[in-house]
Amino acid sequence: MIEGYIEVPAEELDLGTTLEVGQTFSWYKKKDGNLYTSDGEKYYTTSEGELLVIWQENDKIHYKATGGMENQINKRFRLDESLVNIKKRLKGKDKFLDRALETYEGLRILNDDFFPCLISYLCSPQMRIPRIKNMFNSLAERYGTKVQVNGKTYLQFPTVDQLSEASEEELRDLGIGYRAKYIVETVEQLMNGEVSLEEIKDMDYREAHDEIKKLYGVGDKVADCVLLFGAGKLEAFPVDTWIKKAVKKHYPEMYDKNYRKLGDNFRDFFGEKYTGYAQEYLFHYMRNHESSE
DNA sequence: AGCCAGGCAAGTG
DNA sequence: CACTTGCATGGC
Repeated sequence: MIEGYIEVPAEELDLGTTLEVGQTFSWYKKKDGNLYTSDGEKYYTTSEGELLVIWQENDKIHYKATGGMENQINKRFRLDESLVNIKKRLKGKDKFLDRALETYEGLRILNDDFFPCLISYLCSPQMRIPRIKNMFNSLAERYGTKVQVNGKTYLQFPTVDQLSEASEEELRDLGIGYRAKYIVETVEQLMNGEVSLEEIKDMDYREAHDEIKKLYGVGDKVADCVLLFGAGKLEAFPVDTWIKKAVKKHYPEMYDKNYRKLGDNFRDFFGEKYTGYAQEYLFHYMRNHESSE
């Protein structure tokens, strides 16, 4: 296992906020017992049998990695683009977003693996975030291949192939509920080539949005989440219950019953390449500051 | 006990 | 296109 660190200013990345805001379910944190083990405030993710553990101290992101996984850090956290510059571009547009931007430092949009990201959001309808995480972990535990490093066991999310072994009944027994059918049908569509995630990645935002909605269980909102957090489409503006509240209260003139038109209003206002970032700050601020309203 | 949660598909007007 | 309904399950 290789150890090292990369220099990343705190204003460019707050690891805890970024990984725990609820955008990703692919990073595991220590829990009791061996299975989720990392150490303390460390987070890990796995891919193709390899492990990446990271933690933050001052202006450094430390890592331990196997199989060259340390090279994933740049991609996963989109470190090639400057968060400070993005926030500068968003500042001064309106007071509410300004407040959210000032409240949280280093909150980034991630670039997760597409398939795990998709399945996690298929689980999300009418669920609280901690339960989505539990469901996601249950799937990893039941269908994924564990990664063993230095005598410790780490979870790894199943491949499309592996998840195609799951029946709807099995998934319901795992507590997935009515979303079980979403997973079974979607995995089948990916297996038979009806929809290709690789192709979607190369499409522009609008085309990708139409295409990914062909998957059973993927509606407007889930489509936007998966495209934003799993496919790098920064134009996405996921409208969930929190964002809807924010829009009605703070941006009433931008509201539209039509999902795409509402998104277009914000893409025009914030700028196409910055809309996803704006959404994430608004989402986080609403959940922490206006949850009782 | 009842209500609700990062919505969705299917059905109706 | 806009609106309604049913849906699994756990936490409060």
